[in-house]
Amino acid sequence: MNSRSTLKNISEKLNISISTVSRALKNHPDISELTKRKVKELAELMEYEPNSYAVNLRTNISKVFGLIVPVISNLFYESFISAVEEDARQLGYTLLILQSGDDSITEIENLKLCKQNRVAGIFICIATHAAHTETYRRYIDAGMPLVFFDKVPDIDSCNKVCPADEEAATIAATTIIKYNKKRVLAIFGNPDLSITIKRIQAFSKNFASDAPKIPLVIKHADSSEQAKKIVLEYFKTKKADHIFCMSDEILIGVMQATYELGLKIPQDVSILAISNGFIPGLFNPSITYVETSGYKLGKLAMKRMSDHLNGQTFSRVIIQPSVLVEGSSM
Amino acid sequence: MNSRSTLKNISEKLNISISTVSRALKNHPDISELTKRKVKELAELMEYEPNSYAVNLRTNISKVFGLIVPVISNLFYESFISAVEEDARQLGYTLLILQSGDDSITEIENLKLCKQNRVAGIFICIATHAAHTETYRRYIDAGMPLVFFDKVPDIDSCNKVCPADEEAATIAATTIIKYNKKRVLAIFGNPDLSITIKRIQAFSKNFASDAPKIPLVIKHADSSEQAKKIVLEYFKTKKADHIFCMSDEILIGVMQATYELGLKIPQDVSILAISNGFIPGLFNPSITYVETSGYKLGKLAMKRMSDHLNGQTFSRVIIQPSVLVEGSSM
DNA sequence: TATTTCACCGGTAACGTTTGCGGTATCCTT
DNA sequence: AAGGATACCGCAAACGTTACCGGTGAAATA
Repeated sequence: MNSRSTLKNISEKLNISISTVSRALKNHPDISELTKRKVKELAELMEYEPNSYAVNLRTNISKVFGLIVPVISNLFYESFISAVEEDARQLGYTLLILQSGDDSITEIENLKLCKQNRVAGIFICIATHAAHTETYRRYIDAGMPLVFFDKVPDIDSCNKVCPADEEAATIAATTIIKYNKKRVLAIFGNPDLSITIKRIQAFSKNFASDAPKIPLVIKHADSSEQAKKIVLEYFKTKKADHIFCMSDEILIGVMQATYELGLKIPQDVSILAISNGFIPGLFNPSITYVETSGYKLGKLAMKRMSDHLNGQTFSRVIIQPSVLVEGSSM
Repeated sequence: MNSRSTLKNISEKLNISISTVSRALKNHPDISELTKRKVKELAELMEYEPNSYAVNLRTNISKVFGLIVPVISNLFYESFISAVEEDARQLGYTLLILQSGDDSITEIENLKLCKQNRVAGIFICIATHAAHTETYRRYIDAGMPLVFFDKVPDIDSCNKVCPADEEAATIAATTIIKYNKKRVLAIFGNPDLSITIKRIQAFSKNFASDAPKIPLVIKHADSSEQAKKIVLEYFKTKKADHIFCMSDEILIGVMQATYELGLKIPQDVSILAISNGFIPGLFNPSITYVETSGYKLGKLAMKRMSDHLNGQTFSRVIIQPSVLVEGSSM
């Protein structure tokens, strides 16, 4: 786009200096109303839009946030992004969105891209097997406002905004116990993730203390297909009266399995999930779930970011509380 | 982030000129291997990343695409974005993602933001009631590579990448007719959208010619809730042996209604949808649908964009063919 | 020895913008 | 009438990069 409308261009047409044009457009008190009017009119006519590259280079103030996520096409991240975009717009920022494909190399490349683009700050959900602790540290130490969300690294002094992993698992466990379930099959995600570990721990701990006699079978699934397979396999030999699903992905696979097995919910088996909130409502009966809202998390993350930008540069860990949303699957 | 690592900085530490540093980092043949090595090592050490604002200002070559979408949090757009991001990364581009909230004012603001950021091109899905024909024209005439997708304006000479709206509706209609359905309830989206109009026309036309005796009831729904209500209302007095759903949103509402009415699928009522492909698979039985893939559309849009950037600046309309994906709902 | 070739490197202008500082009229004060 | 205050505007430097146009020494050629 050969944007031939610059301050220089306007100034020449009006026979005034570049600085005057610049100031006129910014309503600087030094400029007369007459000049301001003329400048603004011409600028409008010429469809002038300030070159943000030049502005940024000069002022060193970027109005762009970087946002790195394993995949965009995911209900949770999608709603997170949506929330952040809304608030960013309010503050006059735009979003540079990058997906790492859950790959740790790409993740680093993305961080570099953010640095090249001199973003004002970065929101990042780290990849499954990424633990570039030193890399993250360097960015933080260099003064880059960094807000980790959802999947966060094991660094103490950094900004983290997370769903209440333990709490969610605790709510789930107590709910299941309350409903008096006797044979529980619990399917969690990737066992390497700290989020998985935390949830398993809290989940198990609750069962151990409140219902020590209940046999707890814990499995791991990386995808819907795996989750489905696990249930099908399990029901070949044993029965469960409850299936717990750590994520939407798992829930979907589990539901497919119940279809195949012809299980009635909640009569034959009850189900409870941890979810963003969209998927559970699609089923019949609707699935009871512990909500971990991407949208709400996005709002929190943005809050933390702007606080950081406003000088509260100390690190903080913010936990978004979980809440049980009752469906009819228990 | 006070990135104090610039070409100047490196050059001073090495007692060579800025130009030499610049060239060394770019493997310019004029620079000796020794110098190159020293420069690269120091650059690595200082974590040098070129300031893209300066680069862009100087070269006038932007490596950013703008992407405007009504909402991010939507299965179709989300997969579209995902596809575009993948390809953009390959080409060394990043994405500036903006959502208009389906609001025509915000849409214009977003276009301005793209212009300010001197993006290399814009992907845009216009808002429902936005018909800024003149505005779009101005951008095109100014030489901005513009690729409209999904919801496109009524302009002749511009790049459009769309799902095959008519074809999808035609496939849907012929399938329904083939299954010998006698009382069809068809629920479409917002009647103001050209996409809706086109689909209704093709759908009706097929019924008129191939099955003129079949009564066709056409309704409109803007949301899942409305779709659900429509079905519930309709079944109070009449019966249908088939429900057609123009979108995922409508499908979801319709399924809720079938739950509530206790309708067996496909025995009591058969269902067919036009969909991105994720939602239909969640139900039991899985829903037969005509696929309009956001992901594939994204790939096509990116193809068109890069062709445009490579000189094929003539306008083109690209239609992504539809394909029937058989579930068990017919 | 004089001249050409070649390998390397530096100076400089430009991209579009912002901003501190200084300048010139004009008007008001005494 | 001389001085100062006021209103308005321009100059120039700087942000970090790139690329054109040179220039310098040393080696190769004549």
